[in-house]
Amino acid sequence: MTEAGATKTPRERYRAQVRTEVKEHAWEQIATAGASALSLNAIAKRMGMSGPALYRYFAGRDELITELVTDAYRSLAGTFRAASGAGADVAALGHALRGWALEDPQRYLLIYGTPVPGYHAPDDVTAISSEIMATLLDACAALPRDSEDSAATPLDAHLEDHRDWADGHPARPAALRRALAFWTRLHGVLSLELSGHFTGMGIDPAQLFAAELDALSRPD
Amino acid sequence: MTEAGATKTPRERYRAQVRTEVKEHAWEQIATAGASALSLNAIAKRMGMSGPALYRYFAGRDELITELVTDAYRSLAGTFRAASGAGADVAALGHALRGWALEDPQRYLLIYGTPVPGYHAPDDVTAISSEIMATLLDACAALPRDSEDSAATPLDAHLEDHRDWADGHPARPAALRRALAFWTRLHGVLSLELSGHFTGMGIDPAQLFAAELDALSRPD
DNA sequence: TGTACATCAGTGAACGCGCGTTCACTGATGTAC
DNA sequence: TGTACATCAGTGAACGCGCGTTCACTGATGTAC
Repeated sequence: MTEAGATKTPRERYRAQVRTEVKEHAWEQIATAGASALSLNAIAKRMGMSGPALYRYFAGRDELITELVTDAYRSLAGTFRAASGAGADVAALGHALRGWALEDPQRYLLIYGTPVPGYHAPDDVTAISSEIMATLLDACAALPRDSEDSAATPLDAHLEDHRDWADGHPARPAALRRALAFWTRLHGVLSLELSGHFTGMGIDPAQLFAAELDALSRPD
Repeated sequence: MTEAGATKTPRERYRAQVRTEVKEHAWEQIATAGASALSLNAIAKRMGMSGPALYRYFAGRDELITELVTDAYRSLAGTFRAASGAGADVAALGHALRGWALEDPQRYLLIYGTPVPGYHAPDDVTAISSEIMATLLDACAALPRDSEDSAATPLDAHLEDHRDWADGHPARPAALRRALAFWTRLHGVLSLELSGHFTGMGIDPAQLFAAELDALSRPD
């Protein structure tokens, strides 16, 4: 993060510690009132400091949010990396995703929910989400092959033309298709679950999620 | 809405007109800055009136939001009703849903996006979303039957136990399953599309949506 | 048709709040000799 | 080990802003006789 391999001075240690403490309070606040209600002053007050003090640690509100978003992406990437450590397994990635999302719903929603108005994600995240995608593509490519290619769909053709996002990953069209389905379908269930859209219905989102993941894990 | 069949006095007409004008400005504002930035004062200013004037028409900010949410649900229910008019067709409902969502993304996100912190939906909407669900279930029940019931899944068992949400609709388990998949899968694509998560990837969300809808429209 | 009264839309001032951010300043911590 | 200086964390006051909401009031619109 800071100088590579540099020994940290006590002041650097202290700075880093306060920064993470600020971020922890920020997450708590987001969990309570949503990302759009993030307030530097409120964080400072809860830390027992006066508002302007935080400007020693963050250039402003936007930089804080940027840090939180980047941290969230990094955390998800790490979770995926860990989950796929013992062999690329779509089901394992799915369960890891759900666990990660439920562990801190607002962190998930900060990335995949309705975007914070007027805020644009930093460039760092594209690299991180590329890594996430690569892990997912590995797992999809490792799936047993479909019962003889099951005829190229119109979507396959389109994906062949636009596979920049796969970042050079040598995956079959079917794997690309499945990775996207993994992403959109699981997000569909998770997003509705986290937004509380199942609560009134008596349905257990876990079962829905499991069913979708099951369909994704086995050949067509 | 007002007295059933009552002739409207000029004043009632005027009130109704101003109310809808306020709501129109509210939608514009939501489209620009998101639902959490909705401000009565800002709306009043843009209408050329002073802030407190709006309290003649709405009890407060919360009532305005409630109205907007209810209107959004009603609008979607109407769209579904119209789309299924000429026979219940899953594909038609899917296209109607996407058209409705793209017509006003923030209206879609107000309902299905990250919930506005501290706001809870009114009771009216449960009736409306029941109607929406019923339309969808009709369409799913009308689909050609699967190749001999394809073995009851664990999800089927769970759905049998919790079909209150289906509101007494006499649908086969497979139809319940499909209705939920319709909802979660299409929401997955739409939500990511509206949040701009495909823009950097060069993928056409319409094709993804079409592929998912296609899979939903044909037997397993 | 005209007058007296009630209704109600809209205004402007005010209250209290919290926000992001700047600035000059104090006091503690670290560094150099 | 001690002194002189630089660095930097944190404070408090201040600026300007917009918010939701209340209140007493003006002026226009409708109603009753």
